[in-house]
Amino acid sequence: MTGPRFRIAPSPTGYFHVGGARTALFNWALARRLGGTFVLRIEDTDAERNQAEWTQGIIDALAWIGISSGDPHFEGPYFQSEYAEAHVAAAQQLVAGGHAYYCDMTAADIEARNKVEGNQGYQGWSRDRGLGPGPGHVVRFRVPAGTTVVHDLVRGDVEFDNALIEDFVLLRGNGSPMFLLANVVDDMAMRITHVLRAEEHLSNTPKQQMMWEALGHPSPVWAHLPLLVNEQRKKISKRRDKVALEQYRDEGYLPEAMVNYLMTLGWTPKGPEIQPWAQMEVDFLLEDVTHSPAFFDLKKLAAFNGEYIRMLTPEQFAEACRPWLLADDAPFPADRFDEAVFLAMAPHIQPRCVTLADAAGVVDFLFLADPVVDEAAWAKTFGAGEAVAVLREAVVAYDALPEWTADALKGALETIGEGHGLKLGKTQAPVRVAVTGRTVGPPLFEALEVLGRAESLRRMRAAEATLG
RNA sequence: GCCCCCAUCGUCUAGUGGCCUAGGACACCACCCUUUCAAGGUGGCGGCACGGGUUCGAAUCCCGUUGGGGGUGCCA
Repeated sequence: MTGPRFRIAPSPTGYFHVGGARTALFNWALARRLGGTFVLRIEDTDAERNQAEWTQGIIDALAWIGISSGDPHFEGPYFQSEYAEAHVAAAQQLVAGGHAYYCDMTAADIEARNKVEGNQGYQGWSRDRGLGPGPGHVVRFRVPAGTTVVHDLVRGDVEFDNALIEDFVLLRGNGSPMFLLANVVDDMAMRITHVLRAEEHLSNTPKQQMMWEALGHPSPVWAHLPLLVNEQRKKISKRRDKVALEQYRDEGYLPEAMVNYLMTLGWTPKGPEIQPWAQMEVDFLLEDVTHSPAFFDLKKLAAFNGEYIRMLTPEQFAEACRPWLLADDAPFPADRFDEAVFLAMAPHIQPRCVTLADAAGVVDFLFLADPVVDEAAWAKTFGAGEAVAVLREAVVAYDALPEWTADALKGALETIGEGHGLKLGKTQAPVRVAVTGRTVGPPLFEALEVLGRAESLRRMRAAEATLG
């Protein structure tokens, strides 16, 4: 690959953030379309435990949204921790070139001096003290006078007055590199040409740009994406929001739906909102990215998911639902599940699901030895009018039915309803509750057809017996 | 505090000076369809934050105000 080089640089925190996923998708679209490269770098400088596991988690999460490490445009993962020497070397290079200097002041020293002088922040006090390395000595960047203009592909030129940027720390007192430095050095090492990241990094961009220049490299193309926020309009965070991509996956969201929804946050697909990835990849343009923060709306995500579930063929739907259908906590034992029955009912189940996890609850009565009876539904249905009589007549009629088909079942019940002056909506209720245990569910006659004559009648008779 | 970003229906957005009586989608409401619940169809509700300019003409350009957010660490 010779084209532009993009990157995402997640830290291994144990899950992959939906905001990170959106950023990854924007990078991925561009890397693919422009014949470039998408670099994955794990920023693991602080991570102490389970590094391999967490890294795999990130790779799996990316794969789930279609960013495959097997794709020729994918490169990595690289690990920031493996570049520690380069980070230190870069800091030393900056010191040697006069762009950085050692400082021995602690946070307490700085606070104390500011109290006396009535200042705020670090005032460059050690700039000309000629200090060398030593225990507890940090390396600070010598911010030059003037202004720094960040050319941002989504926001245009953003100007910063260098006088307002303090001489920030590059290397801690223990010699370890700070994020800002490590980030720049890694991007340089990986020959990154385009940095697309969330807007929270915009304020620190002039510092990084100054480092690129001081290190003798032209800075990359910057593009800061609008933040994803919660209903309080604050950036979504693990603390207060559901941000783990894995959690949505586990709850039964389809990756295509998640990808499509994420792409609409800060960008608008050409034509209809529901759009295949291949098309979005072709249409995506940084210039079209919105500037304002976007609310991560679960309701809209759910709507997208329902839309995508309905687009599935019955076979794809069954396949996608399998993990929930056969799970230990499914409403029925795995060995009672019947694929053929599920497949037959699938077209009726799909429009009733928001997530794949919903399916099991919709079809449970088909695979349970006996339906779980909703007491309130039972009482309400059989407490009124001719419900019991209807059920009795239905048992007789169904027992004598020549053909056990949905149409025949419906016809027979309609006839019974007419005898009582009831509409089909009312007439089907007693049968539905007897067979499924509930007043709501998938179309009754289709369900009876797949359940079979023997089992359907057994349940209806059992209900009859209970009713006395 | 200071710096930076942002500002169209509740939400995501279309809109780049006349095509805007501001369009779509989600949500919400009503009706239709109907075998319950969904799905689907039709319709409705609902917005250019405010104040000044510029212009024949402003949602669109400029300034200010207000509001929201982000940053400002020997966190990432």
